[in-house]
Amino acid sequence: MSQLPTVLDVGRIAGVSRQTVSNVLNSPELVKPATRAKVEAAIAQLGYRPHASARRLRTQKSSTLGIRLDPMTNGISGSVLDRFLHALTEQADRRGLRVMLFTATDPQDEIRQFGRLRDGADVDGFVLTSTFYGDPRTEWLIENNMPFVTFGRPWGIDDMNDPRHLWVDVDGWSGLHEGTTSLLRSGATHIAYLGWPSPSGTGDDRRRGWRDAMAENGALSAAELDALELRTTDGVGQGRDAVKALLESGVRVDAVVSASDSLALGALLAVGPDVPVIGYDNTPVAEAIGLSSVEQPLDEVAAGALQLLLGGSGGEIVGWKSASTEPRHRLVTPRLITRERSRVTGVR
Amino acid sequence: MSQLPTVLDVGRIAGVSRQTVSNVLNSPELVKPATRAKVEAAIAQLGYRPHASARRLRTQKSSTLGIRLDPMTNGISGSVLDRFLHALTEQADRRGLRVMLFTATDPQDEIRQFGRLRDGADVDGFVLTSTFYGDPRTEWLIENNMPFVTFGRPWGIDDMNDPRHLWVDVDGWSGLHEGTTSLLRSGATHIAYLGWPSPSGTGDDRRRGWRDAMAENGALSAAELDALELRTTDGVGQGRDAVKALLESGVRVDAVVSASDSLALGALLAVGPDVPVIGYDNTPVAEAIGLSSVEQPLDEVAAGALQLLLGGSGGEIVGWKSASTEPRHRLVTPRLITRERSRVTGVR
DNA sequence: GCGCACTATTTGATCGATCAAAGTACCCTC
DNA sequence: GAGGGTACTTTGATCGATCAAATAGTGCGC
Repeated sequence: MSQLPTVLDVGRIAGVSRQTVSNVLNSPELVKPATRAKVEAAIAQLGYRPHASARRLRTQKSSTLGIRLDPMTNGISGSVLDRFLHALTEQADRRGLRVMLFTATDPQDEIRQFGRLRDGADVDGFVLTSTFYGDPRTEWLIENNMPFVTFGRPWGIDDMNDPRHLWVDVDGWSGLHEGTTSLLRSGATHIAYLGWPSPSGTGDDRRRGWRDAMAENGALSAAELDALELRTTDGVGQGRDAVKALLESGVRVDAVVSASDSLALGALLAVGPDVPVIGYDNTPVAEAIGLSSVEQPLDEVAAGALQLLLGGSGGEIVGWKSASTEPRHRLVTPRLITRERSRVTGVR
Repeated sequence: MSQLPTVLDVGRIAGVSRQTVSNVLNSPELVKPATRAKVEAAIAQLGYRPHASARRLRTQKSSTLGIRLDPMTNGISGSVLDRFLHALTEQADRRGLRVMLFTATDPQDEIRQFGRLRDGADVDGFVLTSTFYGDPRTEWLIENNMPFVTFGRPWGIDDMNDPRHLWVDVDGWSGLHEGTTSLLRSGATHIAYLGWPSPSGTGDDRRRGWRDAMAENGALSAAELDALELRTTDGVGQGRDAVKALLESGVRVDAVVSASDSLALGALLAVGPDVPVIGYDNTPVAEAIGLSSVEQPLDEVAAGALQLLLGGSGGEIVGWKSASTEPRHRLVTPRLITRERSRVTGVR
C-alpha cells in the first residue's frame, strides 16, 4: 500500500513545482501548453487524483450538495423523488459535484441539519424538495446566506419572484391541461377532476389546468364543473370512495383526470375498465397497470436545478448571487404518456 | 459574516490549548472533568462545530459511506432501494456517518468510481446493492483494501464464508417458505411458483423456499412440482403470460407465490380475483392493489450493514478487519404481509 | 541597450484539525 | 528528598491542497 501521489509527486515527475500542477487542474489557461502536456502526462502516469478534503479545507468549498431524503415512504409516488435523486446525482457528477444525503424528522430538525452540514463544510448548497406554504426552511437558508434551489415553486404570494429564491418546477397546469384536452378530443365531455383539498400549491395548479381546458371547451357550465371537481387526501382508497360517491350521486362521468397516480388508481377501481382515467407522475404502478399518466421530466428538472445553482459560470456553487442577468427559475413542461387501457376493475 | 470558530477560538475562551479542545471532542476520558466542562461551555457559547474537511485531511478518514444509486428505474421494485437508502441514511446519521451518492453505468465504471471516491478521501467505505455471480466489484474492493458491506449474499461457491466479504441479506427462502406454508394451511395444495430463470442467487433461494415447503407438505410428487414451477424474466406482462400459459395447459392452480411483486401482479391478471397470489417486496403497488407480499425489514438490514462495517467498536469504519470474533454476516427474516384480496382481474 | 509590460512559474504562508512527543503537576515509595 | 509513576495539558509538525506575492523569462519600443 504505497502512499497516494500528491501534487508534489506529480510536480517532481513533470519537472515543475506543485503550484503549476495545481494550475493545470484549476486554471489551465495560465500554463504554457507544452508544460501542461508534461504535467498531464505525469498525472496520468501516477494516476493522481486531487485530495478532495485538502482542497476543501483550503478553498472552504465542498463541491457537495445536500439533499434530504424524505422520511415517509411516499406511497406510490415515492419513486418520483427516487428518480429525481438519480438524475440529480448523475448530472451533478458530470459537473464535478457530489450529492450527500441527510434525513430530518421535521422542518425544524431539517434546519438544524442545514447548520451542521454547513459548519462542517460538508456541503455548500442544498436542494429542497416538497416545499409548502410559509416554508421556514427557505427563510433560514436565505438569512444564512446558503445557496439553495427548490424543486417546487414557493407558494407564498410574493415569494415566487423573490430573486433570492431559485426554483425549478414542473408545470402541472400544462400537464392537466394537455391530459384534459386529449380526452376532450377523443369525444369525452364530462371529465371529472380528482385532486387534493385546498390550499395545496401543487394541487391547485393542477386543478386549474383541468378547469381551464374544460372552460376553453365550453361544453359545460361553471356549476357543472363544480360538480365534477373532487377533492380528497391522497390514497387509493380515498380516490375510489370519492369517485364512487360521485357516480352514485348520478352525475355523468366520461373520464377522470387526477392529481396523482394513487388517486387515479382509486378512480379506476370505481369507474371500471371502460372509462378513461389519467394519472400524474407516471409511476411504475401506472406502467404496470396500463394507466395513462403525466410524466415529469426529472432529468430536465435536475439539470435546471444545477444550472440555477451554479449560475452558468461553471463548477462553483453560488446560489442566487450569480450574475444578475441569470434567470431565477425554470418551469419545465411535463408530457402525457398515453397507455392502451387499464386492466383494473372494480372487484369487491 | 464572521468567521467560523476554530479549536483555537474555543481554547482561547476556555483558557486551554487547541489540543485539549480536540481531546474533549475525540477522547474525553483524557481530560479532567472540570476542564472538560469549561471547554464544553465554550463550545456551546461559540456554537463551534469541527470542520469536517480539516479533520478528514488530518485523519485520512471521511466518516462517509458511498452508495451507488441504481441507474435503471427498477420498475415496481425500485422503491426497495429507496427505502433501504432512507433507513441507511438515518441510521448512519445516528452514528455520525454521512452517506454520499454516486452513479455508474456498469460494474467497470462503478469500480472507476470507487477509485475516485477513495483517492479523494470522499468516502472510506461502500455499501453495495444487487450483487451477482462473479461480481468483479467485491474482488476489487478486497484487493484494494476498501471496507465494504453488501446488501445481498455473494453467490459464488466459496464466497459466502469469505471472512473478507461482509454481507447482510434477507432470507428469501424463509419468506417464500412462510408464504407457501400459509397458503397450504388455508387449504390450497396446488401452489405454483413464479420466479426468474436460473442461475439467479436470489431467485433460486426464493424458489427453494417454496419447493421445500411444498415437499414438507408432501401432497404433490416431484414431477407435479416441476410442472408448477415457472421461470421468466421480471415484468408484469411476462408474469401474466407465463401463468396464462400454465393455466391453458390444464394444470390445476390453487394459488401462486412469486419472486417479485411485478410477477405477482402479472399472475393476478392471469388467474383472476379468486386465486390467492403472494408477491415479494411489499412495494407500494402491492399495498395499492391489495396484494399479499413478503416484506423485507430494511431497517434491520441497514442496521446490520452498519454494525458489520463498524465492527462494533464505534464510529470507525473498519470493514472486515475488525476483531476476529465479530460476525461476518447477517441474515434477517422477512415477514409476510397478508392482505384481504386482490382487486385486480384479468380484463383484456 | 535600458526599462516597462506581460507571461510563465516558483516560493512562502495558510486552511483547521489531529498526531506524536514533550512538558508540568502531583503523589507515592524507599 | 531523589527517583519514578500517573494524570493532565501543551507545543511542534503535519495532512494536501490553494492563495498571494515574489521571481524568472520574453518581447518591444525608443
